[in-house]
Amino acid sequence: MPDHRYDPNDIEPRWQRVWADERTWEVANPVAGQSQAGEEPKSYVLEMLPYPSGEPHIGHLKVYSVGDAVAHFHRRTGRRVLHPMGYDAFGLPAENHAIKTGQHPRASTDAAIAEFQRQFRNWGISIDWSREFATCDPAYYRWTQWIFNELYRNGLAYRKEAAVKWCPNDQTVLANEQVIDGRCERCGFEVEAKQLEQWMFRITDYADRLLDDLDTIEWPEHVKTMQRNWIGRSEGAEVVFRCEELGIDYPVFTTRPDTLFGATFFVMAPEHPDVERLTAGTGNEDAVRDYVNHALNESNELRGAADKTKTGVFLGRHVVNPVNGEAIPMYVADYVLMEYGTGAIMAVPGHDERDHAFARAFGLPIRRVIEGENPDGDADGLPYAGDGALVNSAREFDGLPNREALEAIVAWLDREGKGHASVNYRLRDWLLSRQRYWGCPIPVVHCGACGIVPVPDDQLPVVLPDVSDYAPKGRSPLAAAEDWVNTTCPTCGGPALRETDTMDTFVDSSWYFLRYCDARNDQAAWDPAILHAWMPVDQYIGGVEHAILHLMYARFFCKALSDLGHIDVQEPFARLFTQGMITKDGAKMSKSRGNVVSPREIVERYGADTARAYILFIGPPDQDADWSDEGLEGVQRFLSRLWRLSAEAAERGAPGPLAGDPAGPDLDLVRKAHWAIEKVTGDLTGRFAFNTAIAAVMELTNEISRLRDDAGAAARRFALETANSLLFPFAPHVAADGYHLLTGERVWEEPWPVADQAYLARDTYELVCQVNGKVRDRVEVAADASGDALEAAALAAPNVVAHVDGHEVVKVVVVPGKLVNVVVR
RNA sequence: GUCGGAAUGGCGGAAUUGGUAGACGCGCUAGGUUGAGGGCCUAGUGAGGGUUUAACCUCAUGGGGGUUCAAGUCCCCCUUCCGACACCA
Repeated sequence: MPDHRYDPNDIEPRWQRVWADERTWEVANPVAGQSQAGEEPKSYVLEMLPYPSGEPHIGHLKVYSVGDAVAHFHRRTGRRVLHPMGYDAFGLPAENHAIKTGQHPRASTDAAIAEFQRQFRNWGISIDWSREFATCDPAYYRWTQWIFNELYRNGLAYRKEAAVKWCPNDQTVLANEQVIDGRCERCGFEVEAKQLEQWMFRITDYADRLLDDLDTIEWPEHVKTMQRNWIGRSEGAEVVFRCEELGIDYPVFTTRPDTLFGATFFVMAPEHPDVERLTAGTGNEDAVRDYVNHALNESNELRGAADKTKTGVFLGRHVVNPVNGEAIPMYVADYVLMEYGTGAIMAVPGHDERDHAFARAFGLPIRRVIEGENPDGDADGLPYAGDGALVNSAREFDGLPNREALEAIVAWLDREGKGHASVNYRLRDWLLSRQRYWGCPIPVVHCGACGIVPVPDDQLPVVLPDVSDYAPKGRSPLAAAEDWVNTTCPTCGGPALRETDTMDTFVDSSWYFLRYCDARNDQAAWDPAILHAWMPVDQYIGGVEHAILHLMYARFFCKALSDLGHIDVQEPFARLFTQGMITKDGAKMSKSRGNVVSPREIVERYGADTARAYILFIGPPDQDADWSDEGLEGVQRFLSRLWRLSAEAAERGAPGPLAGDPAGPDLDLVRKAHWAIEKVTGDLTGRFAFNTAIAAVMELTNEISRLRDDAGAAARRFALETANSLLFPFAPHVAADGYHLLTGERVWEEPWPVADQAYLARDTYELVCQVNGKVRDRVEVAADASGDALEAAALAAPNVVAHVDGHEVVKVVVVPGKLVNVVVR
């Protein structure tokens, strides 16, 4: 027998070439007018698109190993699978690299994309490459701009002055994630707040639908919870407090209108536009101005510290509490946020912890208006946030349970025109402007005569111009491209200036899954009929770090585009799977820690099959897992053994077909094969139990190896074919090779094996015999034995007899197929 | 602080519905093959007790209570770790 050595460096490129040459994983789109009837059901399997930077890391290997296993399983169980790939190619890292080196971001991005492609092909991921694109391709962002126009035309994109984070040294606006501890991540300067006109998407219009439709999708519960918290719907009331001195009404939002009689002061956010005007002429101007300036310059982290002592300044004005006519003092304090509610609150120190702390610091009155226990034993038991009957309120409300009082008070406010029931959200509109170069240009011109004019659809794309200097200078680097900036107004033909801000890269990734469906369409973003055929994504897979932003934005786009009649799905991702992180030595991999595992090195050394199968075998894919080279080698041993067994069997030539009724070792082996089919199929059907599925193939392989000399050639060959067939989704090259050696066939063209129930059923089984819940014996019984027979068999088992002896049998519990429990006293 | 998730041998993990705890892999031990090493093959491997070998017994799923004939699994309390949000009125 010649030496059979498993050599992934031979096997893997060979099959990769076949798949590339034959374009095995490409799927055609449905053709208009042709009936879809009788066709196999579709399955759209998608992993979150990668941001190409440098080369892929181990997290990429994991997400695509998981997705590819799903895609292969779906294909072989009779579905038409769309499994595309692209690149989220606009973004800051490439731009920062350009600032440092002067290299065009396009160049470094293209280089990274080429490396990602090369490695994805080396990993043998079954991608439909005919649909590939990068979000920085003009042929793609042309349609990003079209979507922007559609949203703008329908009032879902608008301009608004908004506070942004500004680095005074780099002279640029920063993204939130570029601000670390209130400082610019690049130069360390303290970040300032700055008011700028910014483009926004009106995602808040969709708050309720984004919340309600979570019930219609199969996502991990914790991701839904995070989205619900992020949307932050709270029910309450808007109550109007009037400043008589200036004749201005100030509505506030409260979830506790039942505590309205306990409001003893009123607080505004430092950003509130009326602060200055309110203070004018009170003598408090300087103190208030100092406080506001200080508050505005303080970092969010510092300002938001929960244990921070309350600060604030009296505005010198009063507002009237609408329920009792009481004039209460107005303060400005940084614990009130301009972004939430109306930027002003009624303060109820008796029943709100924060208001209580403020009142204590400023010596303001604290009034109890809800009865309640005093669990902390504080002198007055305040603040008390629980339920109870109203006290110290109006006669008509005192004594009412507070939840009833809440409704009664809101009804009263409504009648008096001083307030109404109201719903408030934590979710804010999506600020999409970035004063950055490497992003999708916002397709708008500013015309002196016509104002803001979107670039007409037939003039798209607005192509990102080349510039020589990417360094930020207080405005977008695009402003320096004068030939580009100076243009004519599409409406009046007069001179106009292009918008120089670019879009947040989350815009690019909010619709890429739609483009995959019809990626080469140059007449439209997509053909609605084709989109209808593929959407929604049946299985979306990615990191939980995108649980909020990306997934919320994509859902919003879907709903908006659906309202505008462009698509007919409400939710983009019917099922979501979030994979856990791979750590090394218990810690997140990072260059600074020096614990990075490079997929390229691993694949070069062990082969893609070993790397992929190991990552799936290491543990449940939704959990974090620690990388171990020893574990990796264990998986390679397994692949190597299965391949060697396959090669040896193939060499011996084809045996005859499996005899009708295998017996002895043949039967054992055939049974084990059917058991493995059942197990792997179950583990992949609606579950992601790759680790136990691979373990089942290992068990089958162990059995083949164990019975190598006892079982007949036909049974062995059947078991080997089955093992390779089942292994294919996890280690496609070696499984394809083993299967081909054995059968001459292509395993990916074979239907998924189906377990023969006749081989799963056993004539007898081992009955567990317990006495008082403890296992005392095991006896072999007939599969169809009656309950009485099982009870008799158990009571006759030697070690049961020994334990029952001298006791009275009180009860016998019989669970057919499992056990008998004899209860004795 | 609030909301989630988790805790099982020396290690990663399995146990899908309350029904044999520890599948599979790593590691380790012994033996075989080999000039040696590696590789490969075989057997063993939760802890403790027990016998000549067996049998067998006790304990064991972070800790404590409970429900049940039966609990890793269900309920209550506690500890630890991880994640998200964090003055959201």
